[in-house]
Amino acid sequence: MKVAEVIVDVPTLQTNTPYSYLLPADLCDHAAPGMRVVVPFGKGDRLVEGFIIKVEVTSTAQPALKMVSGYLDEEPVLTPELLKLANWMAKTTFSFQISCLLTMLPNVMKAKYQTIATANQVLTDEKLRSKLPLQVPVELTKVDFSPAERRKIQKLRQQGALTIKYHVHNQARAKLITVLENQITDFTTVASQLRANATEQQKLLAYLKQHQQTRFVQQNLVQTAGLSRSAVQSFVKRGWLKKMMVEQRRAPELQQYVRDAAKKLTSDQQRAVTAIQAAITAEVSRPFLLEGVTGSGKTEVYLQTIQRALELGKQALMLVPEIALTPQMVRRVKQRFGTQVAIIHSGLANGEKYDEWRRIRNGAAQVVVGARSAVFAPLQRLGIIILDEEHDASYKQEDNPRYQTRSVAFWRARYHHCPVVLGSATPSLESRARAEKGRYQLLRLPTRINQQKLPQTQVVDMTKQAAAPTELFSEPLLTAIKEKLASHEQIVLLLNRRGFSSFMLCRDCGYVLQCPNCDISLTMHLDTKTMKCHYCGYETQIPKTCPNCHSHQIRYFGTGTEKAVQQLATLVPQARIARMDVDTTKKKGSLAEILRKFGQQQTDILLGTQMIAKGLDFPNVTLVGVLNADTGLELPDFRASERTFELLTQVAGRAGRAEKPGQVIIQTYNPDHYAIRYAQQHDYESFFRHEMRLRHLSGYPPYYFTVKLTVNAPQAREAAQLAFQLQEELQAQLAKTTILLGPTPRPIARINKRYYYQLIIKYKQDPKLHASLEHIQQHAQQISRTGVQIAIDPDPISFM
DNA sequence: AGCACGCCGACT
DNA sequence: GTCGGCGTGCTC
Repeated sequence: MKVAEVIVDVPTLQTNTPYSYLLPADLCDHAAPGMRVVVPFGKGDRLVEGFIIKVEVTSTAQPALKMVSGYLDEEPVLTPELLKLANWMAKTTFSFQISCLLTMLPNVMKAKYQTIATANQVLTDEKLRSKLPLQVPVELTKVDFSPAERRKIQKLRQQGALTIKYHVHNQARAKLITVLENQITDFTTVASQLRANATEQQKLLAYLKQHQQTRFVQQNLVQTAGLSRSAVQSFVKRGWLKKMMVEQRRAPELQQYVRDAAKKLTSDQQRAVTAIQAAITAEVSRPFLLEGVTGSGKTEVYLQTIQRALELGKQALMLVPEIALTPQMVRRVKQRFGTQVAIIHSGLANGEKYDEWRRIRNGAAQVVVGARSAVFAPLQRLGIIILDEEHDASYKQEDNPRYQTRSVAFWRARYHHCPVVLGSATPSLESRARAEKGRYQLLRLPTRINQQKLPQTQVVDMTKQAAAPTELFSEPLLTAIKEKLASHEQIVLLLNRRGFSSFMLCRDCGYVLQCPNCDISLTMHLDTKTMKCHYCGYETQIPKTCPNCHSHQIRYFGTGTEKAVQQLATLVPQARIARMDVDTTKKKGSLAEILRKFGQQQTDILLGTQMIAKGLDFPNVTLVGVLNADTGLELPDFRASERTFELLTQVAGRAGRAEKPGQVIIQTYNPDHYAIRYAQQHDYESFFRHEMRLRHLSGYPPYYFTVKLTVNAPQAREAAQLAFQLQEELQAQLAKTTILLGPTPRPIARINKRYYYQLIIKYKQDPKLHASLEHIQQHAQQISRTGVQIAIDPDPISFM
């Protein structure tokens, strides 16, 4: 007798444990850990998706176990490694095992559920009868039922008046196309067997004879070549064509990539490549920190180390922030490694993602490039893991399971005995500090390739541009823009705020239009002609009069990308300007289109939010302007300076990447701020020292580890009460050296009609912390029915 | 999550 | 009596 241990798709703490199921005799040999199954669960034996994590043979008669009702996969979708990883992740991120297992797979592999009720007899209750007519299957989730009605339905089910059927749908399907294989060897014999009036069949035969290949896609024959479907059918019937279903990739390689050989390395690059290659060969899980200024050729280092892994028959995983996954980046990798590359990014449709994933799973892809979730790519012979832009905030998942990609990468590297390379021009303080301590091996690329200098950077003090404080473009910046336009060079402008105006103010009564669901002002968007909330998505008409006092004296303040583009267009009417932000790149393919036009110099100026700071590599860009360097500095977060320094350095790096020298102009109201000063001087090292001193003084990471606890509830008082209660409990349990901050309301205290309070735990070492947090997790489960939620976020990316 | 059970006040 | 609301407990 074989028994499977199954983790079921019921995300609660009580069910966060394996359940045992009997395996049906006919499918016994088939079952293996990592396969998805359908199992009956709970009182009504409703069907849920589950993952087999173990298969055991037992001779002893088990207490009445239920039976696995079906398989969703032919082969295991998760490897033993990933099953283990899920377990570790669940523990360290305080999330459910099932959530971890499901995040490792493409979205389509989460099953869809359906509950269908059919009335077996005419129901007596009038209302219920209209909703559930006799013998008509009704999907219960699609119809509104009151709690009382739901209860009645259950009762009727027990009485047999009504049948309930559960369905689990596997959405993951390979796309199949019909392919016809030519079986004809002797065309003349076949021709003789065709009747003279079978013109369509004769056409088909002629076509087959004319085309040398043996396999034809049916759709091509019928639609492109204009042959008749019935003629094809007759051929299949007579055995001249063999029909078969073939899996097809949904995002086929449309572009042919010209293979590109390894480039010659600088001595610094060579040193880095040698060190990393040695670790790959020696199969040691050593972490490297590759600190290289923008344009120093980190990518070439990645490519050549990947090359070594491939030569040794191993595989490579390269992670990049989503916004750095530009067509340019993809091209470079594909030019080097061709069709053995799989790319996973958010631009792919679900089906396309699934196909890419399967290419990895079945071993067709040896190199995987992708954003955060690609860290779970089912590669089985990892030789190297690369995290480009390792400091990037998007590596931390912001909802459950709140994993840090970097930590997952290290876990996998230990499992595979392979090195991890963290690359950045501005490493996170955590990583840089570890390199200092010797826990990571530091590799430096201090100069740009081709001896190109880092761009000249000028800081413009906006407080001294007093003429009109609302003016967005200072004199020096405007002059530089005009110069570059005149010499047909391109410009990148950063304004880290989208929309047209960031708030509406009534000058008569002082009213500011706010989101009804959140404690934040609404942003005006001119392209949609609405006021939008950037937190919950609420939208409303732009008011013509003050909603409070009906005065006409309403004004809009704060400048976003939309307004900046408009102003710029009047200042330099000859320029062709493109805006790049969330609003203009939401549509599939629109980002690629904006970049393509800019690359072909059909636009002169690219103005956008922080998404323009990463990965763009256009040789003709010689000027980068930062319209307002202060937006990030104002945030109440301990990482505000680090984020600002990063952003300025990254965006400055877009200028002067080829022969022409670059120029950077930073406009700010805080010209003496150290983050801005050091960014101006391209001095990461000094910034690092300065910021480390501050972190040391105030006790923040990397000197302390942190956990963020967030409580939210529909009522502010409930949230506050619980937050204070948690604070007291933790105070009593935790070590004396552990510091608790708060509880405080979140900087934006209300989002989507819920109030948020948070509590920060700072610790160096606290053996009791994990148990305390597990206890809080249990408590959270118990109170979840009352609508109060607790989120535990280990190593939060921000305190906001 | 979803289902059942038990307890309790309210109502034809 | 029993209907409907609500809190609690269990799911191989």
